[in-house]
Amino acid sequence: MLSQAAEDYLKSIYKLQEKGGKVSTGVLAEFLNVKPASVTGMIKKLKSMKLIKYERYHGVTLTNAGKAIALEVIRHHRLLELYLFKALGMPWDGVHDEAEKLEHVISEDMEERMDAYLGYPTSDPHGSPIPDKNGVVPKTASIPMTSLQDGQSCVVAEVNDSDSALLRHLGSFNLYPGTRFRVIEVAPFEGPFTIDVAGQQAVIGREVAKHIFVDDIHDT
Amino acid sequence: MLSQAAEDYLKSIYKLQEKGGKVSTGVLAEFLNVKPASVTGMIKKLKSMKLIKYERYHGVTLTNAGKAIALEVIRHHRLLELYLFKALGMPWDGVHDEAEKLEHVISEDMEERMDAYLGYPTSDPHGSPIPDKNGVVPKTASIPMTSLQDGQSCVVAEVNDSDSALLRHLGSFNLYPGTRFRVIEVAPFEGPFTIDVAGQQAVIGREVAKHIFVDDIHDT
DNA sequence: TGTAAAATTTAGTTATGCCTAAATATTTTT
DNA sequence: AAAAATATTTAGGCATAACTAAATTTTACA
Ligand SMILES: [Mn+2]
Ligand SMILES: [Mn+2]
Ligand SMILES: [Mn+2]
Ligand SMILES: [Mn+2]
Repeated sequence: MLSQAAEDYLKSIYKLQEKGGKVSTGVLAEFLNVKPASVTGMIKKLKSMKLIKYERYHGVTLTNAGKAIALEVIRHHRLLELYLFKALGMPWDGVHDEAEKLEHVISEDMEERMDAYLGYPTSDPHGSPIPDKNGVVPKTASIPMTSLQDGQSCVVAEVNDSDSALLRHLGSFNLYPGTRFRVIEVAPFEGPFTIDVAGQQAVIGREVAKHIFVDDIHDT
Repeated sequence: MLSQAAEDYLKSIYKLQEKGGKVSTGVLAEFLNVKPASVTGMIKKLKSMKLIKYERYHGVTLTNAGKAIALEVIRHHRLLELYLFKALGMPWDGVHDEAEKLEHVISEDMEERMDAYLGYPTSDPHGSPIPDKNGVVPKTASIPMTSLQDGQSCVVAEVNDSDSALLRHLGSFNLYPGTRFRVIEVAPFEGPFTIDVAGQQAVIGREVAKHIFVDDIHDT
């Protein structure tokens, strides 16, 4: 059995790799909140297990075996988030931390039971896709809210799940995945977005908007 | 935060202490499946944390602080077993292993949510009492099945939870907590018990009977 | 193209929690 | 009460996974 630490490394490499190909030691260290020297150590272990490809000073990428494990952990995480949300009524800003710990210890049987209970869902409470049993990730085609223009209407597709204060903030405007809103005004010089959510006006700063991804855009 | 290993030591000391006061290094080692030398090491750590009382060569007992942690872990374990059983439909012979891992990882919030979902239960699927939030253990007054006589009728109160093959065996006779049965015959010379469970006859060996505890005994 | 800055790796340390083998204390037996 | 058997502790190691400080490699830029 792989250690929790190793699983978290693989999961993190997967996520970082999505955005930019090879993953450097420094970026991974930053992401995992450890020192670069520690990352070098774990990288060697993962390489010896053939879970990553690695050349000194040149970053890492997952092998197929490593990717399969990463996706399994991500599947656990997202199923758990949705399960805790739906079955135990946990708030959407609380499920991430709980899932972060549980993801490494649940059995395949428990995974399957949650999946069945939830009706084989394809996304978690923050809109992130849940990989299926075979590691196939449902396609999502959302764009960053920051690229929206005045007058456009759209649906929240996905939000960053790891900052619970941000999630509470979004919750206060009812900005959950599936919620439609319309851009009233984008303030100039990289300014905030004024939006309309179900008749209520809200002002969303750039920094917040960066963590929101949207879908189904219409000009109005 | 206490390590998982330390939590398991405290839980084990609590359980062994229930039966026989002071807990010796060897008994604890046997129970935890580690070597006595490892136990000595952990004992020193737990003593330095003031969670146990200890004198070299003379065994350990829990302090109040240690007992509180032990009961908290046991509460997690038993709530989890019942939750997995009721909410996810896991078989009663599967919940122990799952709970053994989850017990160290769940938050107080999750504990409370499971407790509420289950309606503040007082016993787990194997009949063991669930300590309440304040560490108060519901009183149970069951006696070992091995002390039953011919013709006595009783109700299953509690069974040993950690041997899943044994649990499957008991399940095949419908011997769950709450099930009433009647002793038809106790074979002489420490022989097996022939019992009647809801009209069906079953033969239960001594070794199995040792792990069954009963209640509400009537002579018939 | 050489040097300075930045990133990464190596070397050496720490803490946890397990192990085996040897030493020591306790308990039982004679 | 001493010797033998049993239980426990100490001593020394190993694996994991972090850290700091120093050395090395890459990259950026003058
Ligand atoms: Mn998450
Ligand atoms: Mn994790
Ligand atoms: Mn159990
Ligand atoms: Mn445990």
